[in-house]
Amino acid sequence: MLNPNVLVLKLQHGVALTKADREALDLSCARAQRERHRVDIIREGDEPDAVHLVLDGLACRYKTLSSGQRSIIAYLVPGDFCNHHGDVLGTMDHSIATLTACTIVQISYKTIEYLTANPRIARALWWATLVDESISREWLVNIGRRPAGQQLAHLFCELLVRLKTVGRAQHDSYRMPMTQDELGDSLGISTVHVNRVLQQLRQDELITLQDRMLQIPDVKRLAAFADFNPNYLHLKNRRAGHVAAASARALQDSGELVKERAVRMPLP
Amino acid sequence: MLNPNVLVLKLQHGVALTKADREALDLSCARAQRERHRVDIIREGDEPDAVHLVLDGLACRYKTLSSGQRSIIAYLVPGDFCNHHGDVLGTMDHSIATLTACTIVQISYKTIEYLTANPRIARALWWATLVDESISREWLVNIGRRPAGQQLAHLFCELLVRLKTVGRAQHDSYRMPMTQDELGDSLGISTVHVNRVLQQLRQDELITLQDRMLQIPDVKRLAAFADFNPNYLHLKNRRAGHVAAASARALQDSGELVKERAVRMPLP
DNA sequence: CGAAGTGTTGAAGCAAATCAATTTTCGTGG
DNA sequence: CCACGAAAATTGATTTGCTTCAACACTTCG
Repeated sequence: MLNPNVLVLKLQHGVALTKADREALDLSCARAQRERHRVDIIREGDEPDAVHLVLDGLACRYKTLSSGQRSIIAYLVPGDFCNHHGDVLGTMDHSIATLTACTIVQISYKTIEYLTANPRIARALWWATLVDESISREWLVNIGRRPAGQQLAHLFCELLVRLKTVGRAQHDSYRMPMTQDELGDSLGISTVHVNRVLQQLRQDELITLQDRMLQIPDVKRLAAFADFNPNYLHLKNRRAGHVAAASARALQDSGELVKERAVRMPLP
Repeated sequence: MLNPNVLVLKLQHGVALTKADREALDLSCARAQRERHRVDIIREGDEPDAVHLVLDGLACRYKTLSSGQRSIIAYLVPGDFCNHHGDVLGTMDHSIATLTACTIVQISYKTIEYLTANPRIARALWWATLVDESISREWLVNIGRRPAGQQLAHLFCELLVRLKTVGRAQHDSYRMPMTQDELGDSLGISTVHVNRVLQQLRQDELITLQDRMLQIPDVKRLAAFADFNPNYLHLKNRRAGHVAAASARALQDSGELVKERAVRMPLP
């Protein structure tokens, strides 16, 4: 198990948790498994008998079209659930695969039931599900309406924020292990075009990309270029008290990004 | 209020409900309001103080880019919730607007709390949320990977199934009130292109479209063309006992469409 | 050291965007 | 009921972002 627990780190951005809550969540992540690079965790048509959670590494949701083409629907970073729907939906309508070696923990429905008897935890898991849905919606906008360069920039901004909330990114850089092929399958553009657009982003000094490390010289500038507004990630809890939270807040507070209204302060 | 209650009609496709459950849901839809054509129900940045539900008409979720462009993220048909997240997320990250005149009911958080004390209803609402998320994911695939003609065809298939489950479509046709402009904003393509692609679909006799009525001469053929597989709508409850359910089942059973595995039969 | 995977480059072609004009439909009030 | 204006649909011409195909270079690693 990892310390600090990424699930706790993440959920604290949605709901204020007590020490006991955190310990309960932490405990339920005890029996993690290591998964290899590029393997399916769950396949379309499966009926998983436990909730899977990514503790380390990068995974993705994807669907395969009848043409054989792959469409990557979401990235799963540490703290993200693979199948938060439990047994309500029955069969999976898509697959989950690792993109790097991953640490995955399976949490039985029994344990989930026990955890969600606690209303704060129930609310936190509900929050996590809703944020995932919100991310899908933002991806729809991204893919539907933005040109390739801005799509990539937007994705990079999103990952910066999401990885920071779980302590997996520095203030302006993080490890970005996806291949250009995988980026293309995420944004619905060809590998060749990903390559060319990345070069353009580098030439414009919006990013640097070396040895799989993505560095963003001027986060505000990249965010402005991508029309990135982190509201949709709903990181509203400022009391999380972790470095990650502070960084996320810094980004959120950075003038240009927040357009709508002040982020709500939770109860003391 | 409408008879039969569309919310009940819809939820029965996810979870088997008792007569008492149905009556409770029905009651909570009592005080509906009529909304005009093309008005915002909820705006980005709002913090709604009740859950809004569409009982009649067609609405959409949308986001506005900084360029002023609109991106339609979802269609809301009768039985769909505008803001199922309650107060967990706080501010709305997108807006909801009517596309036709609509009947909308507001259900207070108090009432939702009361309803979800019932585990079957809680599960049904959870199911509805998860299906919405699943639809977003399928839209991502659609927009990301399919050419315009198939995108439109896929959307038409989805709406046929969704409208049938709430008794708002005949076996092969329904009222399709969206303008070509709105269709374009949903799929990320220009109005002009929507127009040309629709003509092609008509010429290929995949659809007929007259006076806002969409008719599909051969549903299987259109579904095959669009690579449409209704699994992602998770309509698993075959006991709903309504005409709508029967039609949806017929489509689901139609050989080509179901690729994965049999739909799970609920308990008797 | 070789093989496989990943990244890079060039050339040609196409799906879709854009711009601009025209026709048709629809809503509304006279 | 018709006339009018606005909204929606349609068409043509031109441009472009992106795809496709193909070849090649670099990296990684057994």
